[in-house]
Amino acid sequence: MPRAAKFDEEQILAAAGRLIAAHGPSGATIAAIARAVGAPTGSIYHRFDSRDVLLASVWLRAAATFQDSFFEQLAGPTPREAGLAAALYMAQRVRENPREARLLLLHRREDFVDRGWPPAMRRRAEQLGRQVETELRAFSRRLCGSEHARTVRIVAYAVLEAPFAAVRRHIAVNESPPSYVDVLIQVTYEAVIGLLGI
Amino acid sequence: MPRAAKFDEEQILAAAGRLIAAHGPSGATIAAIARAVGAPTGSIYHRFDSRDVLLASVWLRAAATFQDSFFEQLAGPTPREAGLAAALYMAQRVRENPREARLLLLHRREDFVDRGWPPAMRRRAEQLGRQVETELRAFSRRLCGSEHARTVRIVAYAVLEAPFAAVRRHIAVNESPPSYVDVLIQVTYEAVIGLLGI
DNA sequence: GAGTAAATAGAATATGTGTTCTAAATGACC
DNA sequence: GGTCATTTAGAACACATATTCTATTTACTC
Repeated sequence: MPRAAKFDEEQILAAAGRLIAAHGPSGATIAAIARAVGAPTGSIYHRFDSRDVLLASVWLRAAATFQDSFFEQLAGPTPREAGLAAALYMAQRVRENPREARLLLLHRREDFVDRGWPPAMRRRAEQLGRQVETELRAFSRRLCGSEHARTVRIVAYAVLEAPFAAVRRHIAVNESPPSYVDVLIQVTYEAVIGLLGI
Repeated sequence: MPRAAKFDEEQILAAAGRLIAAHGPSGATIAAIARAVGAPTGSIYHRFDSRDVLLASVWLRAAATFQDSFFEQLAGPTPREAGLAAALYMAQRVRENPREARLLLLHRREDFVDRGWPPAMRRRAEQLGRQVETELRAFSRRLCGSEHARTVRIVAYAVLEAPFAAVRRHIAVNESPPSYVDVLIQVTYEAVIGLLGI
């Protein structure tokens, strides 16, 4: 009975994602999103309750996708190799999906939403945050038998924060990370994991 | 002859800096700044031509101050030690001046200004950017005799980006970086500089 | 082809925020 | 005390942007 849909959620989320990658969250105005999709502003509201919900959805989808792949690497059979694979995967993922990288790595979660996250989505975001902590703790235990907070932070530096530091500038200037960043990531990983005395 | 000033530039810049450190650039609205200083909005415009000029001033002042101190470390007598001193200085500076750290490290330059930087201040910002490149190149030459782009990027990772990665999370949750981040910074520095074969 | 539910369309509205404008207050100097 | 430049004061204005509202269109069913 209904009229055929001309703009679906997927299209709108994708357009918003492109705008955010190009101009940051503040560039993803309802008007800009509507223009990018070729729809009037009202049609955006037919799919999403508010701009906050829309942008939160964009962030959540990207974060969940990235995290799933990343932690899949980290769960590989031999911990020490899995950690290195995950660290290197960060650079690889940035090369393969620069738009997602700009979206996730150039802005913080709280930059996405103006008035505070809608409750349901905030819960989902907290859940994703907990996943990070949980997976890092599990990896830390597998790697060196400790879940001490300091140990987990050190491990997080080796697999997440240092790799991010190595690619950050390239993301910012919108170019693919050159191959020597892999060397930086690996050298940092080996040196830092060496600290844990395995 | 004139009436005594009740609000000076310094006060206003400081208030804006506090607001940005606490809530990000978008939290530093003219109304919020005026409230923080105890002035009506008109008085802000008596000192600054526009909000863009005001926020740009805040960023420029903080960036110049930080860079001067950082590159002073980097210019120390023996390059290899100077590089380590500079890398560690990043963490120390964050401990001593967390507000400045949040201001500079949690947001990018372009997040500060809405409509584009006023020309004069953009030139100043570009000048600061060039200072970074120039000083890093000079340091790279002193350290290993090369100014090759790749070498400079590796050096930048060792003295700037990795140290930043080590403190980032602590800045974000507003706590002082614990002492083990110094270890992470040092270990990364040694390992990465070792790559250059000195 | 009439009925109808869903979707598009875009004008109208609301609101937050940067900016301007005019009046009043202040303090130094004659 | 009058004069004057500067500053405070805050209301008024402009503008961008999110949101709402009321048609209108569309495609499917009977």
